[in-house]
Amino acid sequence: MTDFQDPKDHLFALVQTALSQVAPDLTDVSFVVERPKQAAHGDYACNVAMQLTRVLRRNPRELAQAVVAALPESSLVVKTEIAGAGFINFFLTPAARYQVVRQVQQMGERFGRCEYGARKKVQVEFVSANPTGPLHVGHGRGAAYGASLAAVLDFAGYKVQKEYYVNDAGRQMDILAVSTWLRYLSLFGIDVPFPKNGYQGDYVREMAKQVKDAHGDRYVHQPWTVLEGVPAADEDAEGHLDGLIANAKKLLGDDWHYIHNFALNEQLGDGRNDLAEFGVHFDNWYSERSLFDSGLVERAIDQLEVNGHLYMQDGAKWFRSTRFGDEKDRVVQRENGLYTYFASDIAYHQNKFERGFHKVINVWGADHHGYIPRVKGALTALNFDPEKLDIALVQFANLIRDGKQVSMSTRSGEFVTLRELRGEVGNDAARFFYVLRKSEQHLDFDLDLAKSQSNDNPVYYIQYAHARICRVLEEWTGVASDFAEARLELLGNEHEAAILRRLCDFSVTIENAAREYAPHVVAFYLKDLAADFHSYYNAERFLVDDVELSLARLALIDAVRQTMVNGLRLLGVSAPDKM
RNA sequence: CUGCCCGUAGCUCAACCGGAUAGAGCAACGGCCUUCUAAGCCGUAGGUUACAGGUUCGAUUCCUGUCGGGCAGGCCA
Repeated sequence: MTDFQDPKDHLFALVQTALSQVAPDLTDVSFVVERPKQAAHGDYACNVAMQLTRVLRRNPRELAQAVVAALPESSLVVKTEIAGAGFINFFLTPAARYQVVRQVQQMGERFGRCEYGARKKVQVEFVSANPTGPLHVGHGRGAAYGASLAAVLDFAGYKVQKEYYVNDAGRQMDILAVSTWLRYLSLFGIDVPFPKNGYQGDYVREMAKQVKDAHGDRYVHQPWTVLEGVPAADEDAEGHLDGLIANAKKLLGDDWHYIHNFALNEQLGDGRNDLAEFGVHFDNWYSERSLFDSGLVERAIDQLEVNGHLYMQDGAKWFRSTRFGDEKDRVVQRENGLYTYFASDIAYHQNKFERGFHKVINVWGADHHGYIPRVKGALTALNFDPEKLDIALVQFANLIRDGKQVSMSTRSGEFVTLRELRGEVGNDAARFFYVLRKSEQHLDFDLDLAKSQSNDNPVYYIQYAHARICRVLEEWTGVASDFAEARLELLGNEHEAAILRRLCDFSVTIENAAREYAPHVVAFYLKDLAADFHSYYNAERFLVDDVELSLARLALIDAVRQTMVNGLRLLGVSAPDKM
């Protein structure tokens, strides 16, 4: 069985060998072998001569001559030429060009996998939305990006763990619980004015109704007790809310935990289902509360204390993050003795690092960027290498309806949920739209455009190519095993050459996507591959009288089909047989 | 005020850790279905890569500055 080697890697090795002869003393010359933009410049080009020029101060074309002269013989290379400023252009044999089809045939759904990640453990933490209401379209982008990124990293040879950090310990959860309780009270005609900064959504009323159905009037208390000692809402809105929470805890006792946990589990379960339907799955759900229960928060803060990075001021305990480049120091324990969110986050990241990942990747909304220095600072203070933490910032998705931006706030209840979006445009379009641009680019999600099932939607373009291939193969009377006999040397026209090149670039694309944390390059690759195919489809017929030629072409488009399946799977998009 | 991200065709975006003549889609114009799916293809037109410097053999890419847009800067999460 032939062992396939990527021509690019092969050429790289050839050049390295030649380089060791031309400049034996130079060990760290960086150069690349890559696809030239123009086919006339060969199958691959190498810039090694220009790189050498920098060090040796010699004419690049002369250096290129020397490198070419020192190149070992290769059965894959037909000829080399020196062009432009000193590029070495390689022209491959037909066999070298079409071997990729054999590779696809043998690898099947594993085609495109590479060893770039060397089985190193990485963690991707994403979404991690507060379980205080339905996921909205902003979360959707993080979900689609994180899931695709994780899939790409896995395909590139990493061992990937996908994690969701559950913020189940904070004030936001208390607000949700008290909101649910107030709606519950109103079901009994007990009218406590609902605070503006409570959770307004209908799902809160839903939960209230469920509590009533299950437990009747068990949690009913009179309005004056609910409001006792609570600051007026119009004077101190936050204090008002905190007062309501305090009274709820006092009046309900242990029952408070029931309502709190009920609301938490309802929302968490809802989010989990929503994400699962979206094709987004997690390996681990990590509870913030467990950090407190197990003493990890205390331990992390103690460790910082021992390492001499904390001090007291105004009754609060501060972390001296300015020592690590943060713009100001941060409170980890408040005057009232409660730990801040930052404190549990320190413990969480300490725990992540202790789990032994080569890389820890956090997918965050871009509005959290100011948070990076303090987290990295805390890791440094705990004697970890902050370089192991990568933050992938994802810009928010603006929602556009009727040409106007829709405001999105969970509390206002006016958001469009991820579930609604999926229902309107479908999972495939949603997943694809979300990753179609670089994560750090703003995304205007035009609902009207996405909803209109027009041909503007690029996902159809790719799926259509796949469906067309399936249709052709359906018409064909042979079986897949026949492809092994295909005479691929018959593939010679420019469309076929373009597709062979494209197929060969798939693994490089995966590598780039993994290195840059950029699943969008896979999306663009698939668009290009689909374009190559559609063009071919219109120029040639596959089911022709010449049986040999027909078989070769079918083998080629079957390889395209497989590559599309593999690529679409990374993006969480289906590959339908017919449309 | 300070920090981070962004600025590429009329619009929405690409451009492989710096490479040769910066590419697609939409919109505009002109063609292609008696054939394996026209949700497709072919062609025309569209650019001082915001601006000014710098580094380099070579800059959309790296650095500095200016302008413009977005987002952050809590003992909230």
